[in-house]
Amino acid sequence: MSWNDERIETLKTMWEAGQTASQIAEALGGVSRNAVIGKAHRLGLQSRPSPVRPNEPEAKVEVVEPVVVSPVVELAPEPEEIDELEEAESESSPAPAAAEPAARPAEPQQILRSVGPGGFVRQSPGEQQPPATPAPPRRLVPAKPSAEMAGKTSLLDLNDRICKWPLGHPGEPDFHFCGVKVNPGFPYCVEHCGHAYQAQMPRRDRRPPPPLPFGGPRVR
DNA sequence: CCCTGATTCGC
DNA sequence: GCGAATCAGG
Repeated sequence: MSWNDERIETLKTMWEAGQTASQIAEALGGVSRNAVIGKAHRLGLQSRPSPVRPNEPEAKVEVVEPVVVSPVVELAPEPEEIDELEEAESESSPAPAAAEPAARPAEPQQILRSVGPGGFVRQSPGEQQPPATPAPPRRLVPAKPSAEMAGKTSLLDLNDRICKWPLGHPGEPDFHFCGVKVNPGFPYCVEHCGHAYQAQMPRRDRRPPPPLPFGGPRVR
């Protein structure tokens, strides 16, 4: 297996989306987790929260500015801090059910879940809840809220400020990116952050084969 | 044990 | 450049 453009593209996208190296390797097929990690590093992709931290002396940063982005979107925390949230959460706090305190920016969880072909978010059996905001059966619209449907956002159009959420499959004629202004600090717009950062399923429940927000690599 | 990502180093 | 082996934390 070699790293052609398409596979690299998939790697980049998934890596940035927070998928684990294992997931990426599995999705790509023909490569090991190590291969993915190695490649990611060679590509200069920035490392994500690693279990093994070189422990870098860091000047303290306190930009605790509660930015109001959207009532619907729960922001993901900085990678640095998501570590201990798991345990603290699994213990208490059952299910907020209906009367949820609107938001708890204090302990969000950053992770991913699969997104179905239509863009709907799959739920694992244990966590099925009615959507906080009654979502219409198909609220997904081509994610092209703004201006042009005609001018697709190509790979070349990508920059720090526009949403890199891929639409369609890499290599396909109409493959393009969302292109909407990003949710500051994230690679995606507010809407797609909502898709990209969600509660992680227990690893046990991970379905290896099916989903991939990116359409996954096509098998040849 | 399982998982994770990081690093090394022979190829 | 590649990735298995190894390391090391959770």
